[in-house]
Amino acid sequence: MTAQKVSKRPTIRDVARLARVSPSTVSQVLRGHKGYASRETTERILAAVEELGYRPDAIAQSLVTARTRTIGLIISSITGPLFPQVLSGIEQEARQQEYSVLLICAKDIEQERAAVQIFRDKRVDAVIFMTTSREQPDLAFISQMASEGYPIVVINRPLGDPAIHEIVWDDLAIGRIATEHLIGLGHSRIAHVAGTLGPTGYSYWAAVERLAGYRQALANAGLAVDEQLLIEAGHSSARAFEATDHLLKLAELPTAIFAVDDTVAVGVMNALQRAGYRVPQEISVVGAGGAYDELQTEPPLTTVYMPIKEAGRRAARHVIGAIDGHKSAVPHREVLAPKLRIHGSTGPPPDVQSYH
Amino acid sequence: MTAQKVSKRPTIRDVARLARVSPSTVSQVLRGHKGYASRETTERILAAVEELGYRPDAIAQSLVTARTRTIGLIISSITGPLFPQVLSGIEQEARQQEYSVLLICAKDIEQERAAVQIFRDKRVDAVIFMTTSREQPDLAFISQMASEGYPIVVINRPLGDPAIHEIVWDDLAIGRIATEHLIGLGHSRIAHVAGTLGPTGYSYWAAVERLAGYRQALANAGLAVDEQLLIEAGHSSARAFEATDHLLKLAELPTAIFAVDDTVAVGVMNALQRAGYRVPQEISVVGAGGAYDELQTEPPLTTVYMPIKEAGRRAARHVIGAIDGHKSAVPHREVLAPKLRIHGSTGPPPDVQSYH
DNA sequence: CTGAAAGCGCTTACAG
DNA sequence: CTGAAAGCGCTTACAG
Repeated sequence: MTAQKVSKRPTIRDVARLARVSPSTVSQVLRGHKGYASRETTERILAAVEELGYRPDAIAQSLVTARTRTIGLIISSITGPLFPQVLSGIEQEARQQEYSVLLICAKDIEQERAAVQIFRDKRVDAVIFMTTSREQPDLAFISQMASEGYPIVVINRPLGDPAIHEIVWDDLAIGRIATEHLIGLGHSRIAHVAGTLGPTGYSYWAAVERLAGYRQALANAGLAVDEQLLIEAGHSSARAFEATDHLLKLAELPTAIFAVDDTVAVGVMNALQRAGYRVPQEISVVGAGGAYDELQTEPPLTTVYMPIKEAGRRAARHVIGAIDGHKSAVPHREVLAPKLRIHGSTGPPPDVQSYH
Repeated sequence: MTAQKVSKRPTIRDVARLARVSPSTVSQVLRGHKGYASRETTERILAAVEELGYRPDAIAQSLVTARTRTIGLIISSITGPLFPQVLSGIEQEARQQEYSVLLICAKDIEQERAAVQIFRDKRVDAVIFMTTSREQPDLAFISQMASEGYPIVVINRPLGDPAIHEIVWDDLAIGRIATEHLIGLGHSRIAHVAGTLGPTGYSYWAAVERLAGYRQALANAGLAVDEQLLIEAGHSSARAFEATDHLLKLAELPTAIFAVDDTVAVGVMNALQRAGYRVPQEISVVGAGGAYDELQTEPPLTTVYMPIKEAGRRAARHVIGAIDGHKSAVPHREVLAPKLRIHGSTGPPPDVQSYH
């Protein structure tokens, strides 16, 4: 009574029978291999394939070829801001090259290990890691995989293993570019609403680097860092909102704020608006990102853009190249350059006139 | 010179040899099957498994069991607002039940077909569709799969095939609840910034339903619909911004706006702010969503929440149940109820006093 | 309780 | 140019 398979899927034997040849010949024709079958045989086989609607069973193929045309992807958070763009890039490139992607979410090292085990069992051809935690200690299992010959790329997590391909954004440059933009506009009291900084426990590499870029830009311009203008806010709009409230209690306000990322920037702008400050007339705001196809703020946010989707595309391209044994696929570190996108949230400081 | 597999992965034969039994016995012990091996044999086998670090090859297993413990997921847009939450729910549930998810993005019917073909070839055990277009004509290939015995669930796309499980949000209720909330606050001039409406070509079911819910609520309250207060804005903040500007040019302004979703609501609020209107003192705004873990607006947005992640979880639960042949897995339509979440963006209309 | 045999659906040397 | 044989690594009746 219940639904069931109407007819079994045809196998290569069915095709062979119908075309009156052996399965080997069918296989060879379909793979386009060696002793090219005669034109006649080929046509008969193709006709049989067509007639039966035959498609090779990928599982059976994998068993013998030891290739699955599948890439494993391990990410730490699906709902995080970077993930959709990265996945989108990976999936797009993979699909184009006739690979598919198997996805597992892993929140910590233990889950990462488990994911890797599943990927090994399912015989993926390569794995891409996009996990942002900075725990370094136990990452040996990644190196281990690489040494076994698995193509691997790690996105946004500096491992430092020369055998593993890394794709990273230049976070130092992001901090520098954002800050230099503000300096260029004439600002000298520039606050930074930072991400989760170390060194205790969980930390984000990017946050530390962007802060360093901020300091570097100030130093280059001969400006001192006022530590009061430095505030940690994690990576949420809500905490950024509070952090900004804090900044606004200072005796001497900043004239510009560099927010560690766009999400944080939204919180900053909301706090400014709530407190009655006009952006950018009284206070400028610059973010960093590229996560959102569309992040609408009023005024539109000036931001340092990172090519996130491109990172995904390159990751897929690299592992596929490695699977296919391309020479170009030797592991190294790819650094993606950020780019300033100026919109309405930044402008000269209110007292810029007095400088002239 | 180049990296290569250090040692071949151990097979069931290696284990058998080491434990001095046959591969069949190893398999039976590992599966926990029938003629339970003697305690002694079992221990010897387990020890051998441990010593060699043996793990069964999932591909080989799949070939004989005709099960891959893999669910195929087809989505139309990775960067769309619903997707991350849905995927997160699916992946979480799947992982818990030891399934993995194979992901393919398909922008149109042709790509969907191709994706389905890949899934068939790779022998996924079930497929989940999360594709939002409303093209109905060619969806027969989905019914076809179902009739072949593939467990299938479709999220957010009313197919109307009783053989296919559907998970949908009650979009009509969303429109009704949002509007009733505003009516309850005393509003009578309520605008609606709608999504992409049909009937020409591409359209979103949800947008149409939410609009219907809006109309229904107004009708129930004995309020006439002022068609001037109805404006289509797609699903982007930017277009919502423009649409709102339009509304603000009306001779008689609305005192409240129901935005078809949260993204649109952001555009609406930005436009109001830009034009100098205070929310909610002068104009109230209500959205709908659940897409964002955190959507920060100032003031915080009142919204009709949809349990998006839950939809993903249920989709996975359903197909896995069906794969395992559970009786509970008969296809039907699951409707997820939305829930009003009141925050700061809605309040009584400015002239509410005059009603008393 | 344990093992030999067959088979899942392919591909790949190797003969002829 | 084509086919028989072996094998990929498992599981599943079936004997014993």
